[in-house]
Amino acid sequence: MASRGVNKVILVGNLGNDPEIRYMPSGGAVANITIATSESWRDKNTGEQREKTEWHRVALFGKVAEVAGEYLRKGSQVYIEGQLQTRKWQDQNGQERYTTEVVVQGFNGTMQMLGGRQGGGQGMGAPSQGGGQQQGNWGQPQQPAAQQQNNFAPQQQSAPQQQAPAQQPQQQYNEPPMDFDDDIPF
Amino acid sequence: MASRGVNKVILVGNLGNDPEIRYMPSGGAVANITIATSESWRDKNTGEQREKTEWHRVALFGKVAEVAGEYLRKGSQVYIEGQLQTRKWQDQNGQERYTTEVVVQGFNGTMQMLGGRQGGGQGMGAPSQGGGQQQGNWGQPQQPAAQQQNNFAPQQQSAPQQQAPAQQPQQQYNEPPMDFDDDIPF
Amino acid sequence: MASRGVNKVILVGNLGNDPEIRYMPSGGAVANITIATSESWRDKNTGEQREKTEWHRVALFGKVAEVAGEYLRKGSQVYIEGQLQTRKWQDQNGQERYTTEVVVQGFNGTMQMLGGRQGGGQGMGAPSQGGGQQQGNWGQPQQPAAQQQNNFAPQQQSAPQQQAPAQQPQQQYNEPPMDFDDDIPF
Amino acid sequence: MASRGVNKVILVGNLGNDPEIRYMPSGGAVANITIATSESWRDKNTGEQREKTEWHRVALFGKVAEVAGEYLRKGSQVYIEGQLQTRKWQDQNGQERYTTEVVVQGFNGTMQMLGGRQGGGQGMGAPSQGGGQQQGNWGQPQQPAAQQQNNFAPQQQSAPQQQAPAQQPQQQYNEPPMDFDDDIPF
DNA sequence: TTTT
DNA sequence: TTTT
Repeated sequence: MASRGVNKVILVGNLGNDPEIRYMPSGGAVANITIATSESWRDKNTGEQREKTEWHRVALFGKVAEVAGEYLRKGSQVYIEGQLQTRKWQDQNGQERYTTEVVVQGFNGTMQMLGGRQGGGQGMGAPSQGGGQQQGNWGQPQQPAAQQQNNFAPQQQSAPQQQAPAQQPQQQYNEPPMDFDDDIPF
Repeated sequence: MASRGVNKVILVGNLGNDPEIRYMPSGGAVANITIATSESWRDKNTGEQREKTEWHRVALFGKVAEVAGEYLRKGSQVYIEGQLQTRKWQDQNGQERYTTEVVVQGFNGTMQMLGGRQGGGQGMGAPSQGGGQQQGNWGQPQQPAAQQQNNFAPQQQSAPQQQAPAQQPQQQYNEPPMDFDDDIPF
Repeated sequence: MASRGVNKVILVGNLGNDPEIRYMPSGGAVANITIATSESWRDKNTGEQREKTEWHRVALFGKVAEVAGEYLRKGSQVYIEGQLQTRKWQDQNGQERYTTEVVVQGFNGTMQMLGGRQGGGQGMGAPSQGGGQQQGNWGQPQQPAAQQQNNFAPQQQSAPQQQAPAQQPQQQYNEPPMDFDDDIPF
Repeated sequence: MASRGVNKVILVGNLGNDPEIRYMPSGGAVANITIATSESWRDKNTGEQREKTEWHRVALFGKVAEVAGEYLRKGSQVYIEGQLQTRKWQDQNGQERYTTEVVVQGFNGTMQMLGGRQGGGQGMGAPSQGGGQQQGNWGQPQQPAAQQQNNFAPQQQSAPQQQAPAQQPQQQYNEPPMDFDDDIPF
């Protein structure tokens, strides 16, 4: 029990897409979201305004994944606290690849929806909000946004949560990496 | 100027190797280190103690890189505050690859050496640390640990630092991705 | 269940004194420590080096309080993650007073001892730490440092921990404010 | 230059009142705001839902203070990153008192407005939004919200900012503590 | 590859 | 009151 070291990530940004929800054989939910953070500055040489957006891959597990699936949408602004985790996987050519994600799981992380009642995903990294009369980025619980058909395990999660390994169902699956959205560069 | 969103990483861990120092054409220093954080827990099924170590790739720029090169060594314990950044590069087969790093640069991050030489502990009657052999993982400034021969730009760093683009020398180089150590899996 | 908003404090510093340990009627441990963080800078006008130390009052509850009592001592370096909490109390003149503390409790916080016994530094040829006298600010578990005689509840703690109210024994006591050390200015 | 230790506070919450803006003799702006964070949980004994709100006093300096004065209003949701600082002052009876604040200053902190375009301060700790047709908690820059007549220095700020003492105008004034709002308990 |  |  316990952990040695600190591994903490804090993000505030907007979702680039609706969450993708999957369920593990154990029944536990997993939500994958991508979050944009950006910085803007005036270029010292050209004098023009510039902006750079960083995209973060976030994986939420358990209860917080269910909440994400119900309430978060493309453009939603969120606060994320989680841990860095790098997964190894094999691409179609059998080559080893690595993907780094922010994992929100158990007591090791948290997710907070921000800006309740705000209208739209015009922010930062969020393009137009497909769909006509949609008012906000959350509100009433809805049908899961991007529920997947396949129920295989999305990510191997063999680490415990900090301070409370016992209460947290461990994921023990080692499935191939899922398909990612093509419009976000990873 | 300014930034929209929050992108922050906080790590406390130990270096897996001596820092690798490089210099950009501009003369700015870059230090690459890998930091281990770990968690241990008792397996619910087998009852045995388990441990998982996460390795983090950290890139420090400028003054903080020089300090890292002088004082940090394999095994050194550090506090790191930086930002997540994912770089795209091409592997030898021309395939796109992505690497995520924690970037410490300008006012957007900080590095603190931990546990060095503080051994005092007067509350317990611990003796002063005077004595011959080197005590900790740092002490006197030294020769750079792992200075590289090649001086080309190691990472593209086109983003500004938060709130202070002007004071921070921007790296404007777009060099090919540097060779990474082959013995570190990312 | 759940929380709205984020309330997080991160400290790395050294203890100004041995921890003070108390026990609540429920048997739960409470540790009070003070942590120093400091900044130094060169005065723009006089050109001289200046330093300012900030002292933080930290209250730890439960298991983490027991660990603090066993292993931490005056001078120990620690990483603290907790929440800000302001308590109201009456001074001897019946005047309302407020004290702000960093509370570490349940899954809402963590404490990490830093720099202990890690002295390895194989990268520099540093020798092993074997040797007689106590080396650092912690080592073997010991007798509680500053155990108090009075066992009444030290602080009212009516807030739940984030995300896990059920697993964490709540302190339900509303005792008069404890006597604070007179030699610490808050 | 530099700092020893880490002193960091991260808050996400809503303003309890409009910001109070003051200007120092040097012309630098200071904004004082109070931020609510809250937690709710189900009482284990009574089974009823309970909630506890924590109020945080935040002082912003310089440019970020001006932005706060222009855009933040009672009910606004913000992300705050700053440092803990405890000030000593004398009450009307000549007694020493201490007030702990979160200080956002220079490169040592940041403020992010959240939920752009959202309508109203109904959140958490924010009562009704006085004033008829007001749409959001920010939008167009406006007249400073609660500009003070007196221009004396609000808080002594003798500490430097981390890593950049030179660029930051130091406040050198030691004025009496300002009056606080009576409707927020400190 | 670190550390305990 | 700590630490460097």
